[in-house]
Amino acid sequence: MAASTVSYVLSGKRSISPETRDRVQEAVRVLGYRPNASARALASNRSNVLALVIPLRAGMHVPVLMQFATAVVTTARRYDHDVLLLTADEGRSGLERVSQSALVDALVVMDVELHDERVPLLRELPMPSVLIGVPADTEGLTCIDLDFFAAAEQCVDHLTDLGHHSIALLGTPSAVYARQTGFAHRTLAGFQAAAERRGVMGIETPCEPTFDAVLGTVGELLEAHPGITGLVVQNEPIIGPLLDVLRRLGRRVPEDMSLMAICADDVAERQVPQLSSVTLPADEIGQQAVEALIAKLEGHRTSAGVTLVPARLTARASTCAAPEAHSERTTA
Amino acid sequence: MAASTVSYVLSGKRSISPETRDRVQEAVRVLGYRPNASARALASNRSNVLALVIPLRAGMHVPVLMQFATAVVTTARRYDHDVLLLTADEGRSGLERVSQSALVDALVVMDVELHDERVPLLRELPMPSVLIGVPADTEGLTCIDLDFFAAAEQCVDHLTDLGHHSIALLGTPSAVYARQTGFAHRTLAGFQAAAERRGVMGIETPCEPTFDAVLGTVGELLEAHPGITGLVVQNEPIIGPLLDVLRRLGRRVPEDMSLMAICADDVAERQVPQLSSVTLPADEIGQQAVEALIAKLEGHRTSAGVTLVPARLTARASTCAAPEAHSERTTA
DNA sequence: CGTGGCGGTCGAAGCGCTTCGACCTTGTCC
DNA sequence: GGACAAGGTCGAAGCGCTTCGACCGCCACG
Repeated sequence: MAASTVSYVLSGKRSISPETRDRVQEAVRVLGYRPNASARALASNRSNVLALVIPLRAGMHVPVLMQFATAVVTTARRYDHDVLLLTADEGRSGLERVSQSALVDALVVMDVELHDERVPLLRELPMPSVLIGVPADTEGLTCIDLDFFAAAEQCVDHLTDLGHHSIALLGTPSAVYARQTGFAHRTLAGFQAAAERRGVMGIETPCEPTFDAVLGTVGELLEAHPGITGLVVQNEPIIGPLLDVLRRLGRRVPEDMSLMAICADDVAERQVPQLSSVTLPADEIGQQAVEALIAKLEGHRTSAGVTLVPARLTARASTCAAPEAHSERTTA
Repeated sequence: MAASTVSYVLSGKRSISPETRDRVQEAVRVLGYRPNASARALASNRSNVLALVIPLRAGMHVPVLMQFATAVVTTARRYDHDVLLLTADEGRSGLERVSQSALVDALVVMDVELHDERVPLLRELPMPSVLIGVPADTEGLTCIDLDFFAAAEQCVDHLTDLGHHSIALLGTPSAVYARQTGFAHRTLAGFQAAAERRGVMGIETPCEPTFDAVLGTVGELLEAHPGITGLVVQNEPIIGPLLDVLRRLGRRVPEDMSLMAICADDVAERQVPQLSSVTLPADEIGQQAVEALIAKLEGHRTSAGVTLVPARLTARASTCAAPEAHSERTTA
């Protein structure tokens, strides 16, 4: 029994007679044989490892990042790959290191800025990569993300349909805008476009993730624009505090203030009242990212370019008809 | 110039003349040469990769886990290692896979239960490992964790010193106790021991991380034991809601209710009022874990066994003398 | 019955490094 | 001045796999 035969049994790259295959598999089982990953990688020029780049930047909400990461790892395992974790602004040099040393076969890059310094590098590297997020110039890149523009539009449309004509976007911390993070910008653009299209007043403000900041931001917002009756939130950690702040300010949700969130469904459903939301399907996005990478690795000349996961809105208990509309109806 | 010479320059395992060294380094720089990781691993029997096992179990607070993970990655990089991410209860089989295939050199295992099924496996694996957390039987293991027993004791002592004699531990979600997670159990034990030693009444209750659960749990707690004036919280995500609940229940912090947390310092300082706390130094623990692993890899016959990071209490604005003591003092 | 083709197996040649022992040079000491 | 040691460098032998081309025996067809 030649070593090569065993190799072919394990990889399935050549046809093997059933008897031989069984004999090999039995022996593998009995001996508890595991191919040496380095030898395999050296000979085959494939490490079966993906790099996952998570820059832990200020203002990013960790549980969401972790949800992406988990989806990436889980999916990678399904395609027989492992995941190397890159963080902490090793940034460019980290990418160069792991790719040029052939430690990994491909890269998943998260938390992408509009003008991300890593993007030019990704174009040069002799290695497939997928971005979770969309930079300004997507030439030659494969990107996947939620369609945040549409997400914001749908929120505005939903509120406008309910009769609200003065609504605000309570966005991410300002640091996230400052560094021009893609998803925050696209949400903002969608919000503005939809507000204009529908002819409603749209105010935007960033918001830091502390109780006091929420209290201050929302307080000022409602003082400056008392007519606001609809809120769109893209900022998971402030959701809890926000509900408290509104309560404290005497605004009932949804009677006095309709509230929409762009967040994971379980987060929306965990609140009281349950929030109408556009879902952020981290699982789905992480999975698709890995699948796109695997396809690239297998040489499928498929779908480069940007894949935007369609926004899906679920109306729950935190939105209702605008107060004016409501009172009109009751007085009618 | 022999390849071996280059290898010796890069590894420093043999002395090289300064001229040769410079010449090699210059060439490496100019050519942008990077050693192939697989070839290196195959020849040297060292992959320079550590596995980090993060089972994302119910009730674990993700940001804290991520803080550990970041510390591990950062420290690993300082020792020229990378980190492979293992999650999603690949559990035992994942450990076997990466170690037997020599994908990694060593293992960091987080979120350890008292009777963790992975522990026997770790003893058998031909590969060093470090646990972040402490199981019941530590024979042959290297563990590192905060001294949660002492942490709880210090909280009780601090409150008792302030004159509180009826205090409660608001613990982790019950799922965490149910699976006998080490840190939760040791905190509980420390709390009970200290309460007994100091002769104060100590009540414990788990708490789920939702606003309603906090409201319910704390409501029932204070109804059943109205005399409680001190609270110890080991459950990061409920800290925000808890402050709101206490406000809603008309208990001022710290005047009516002293509050201690076991959590990261930045979390304690971000609250209003800032919380007296025993710090959970995830950075330090993650770093020490990696350093212990590296030491093992280098064959230092050092410190097996359990390393408990001493608990450090910082008094901030959320604790003060017990109401009775206070009134006694003011009436005196 | 002879021949061509094909499915199945094998041997050997690397993959790109590390490491060992050998070798050469130079300096040092008697 | 010669022998020896130490310091530097080199060549070759692997590390454990994958993969290529060759080979062998079998069946089907002419």
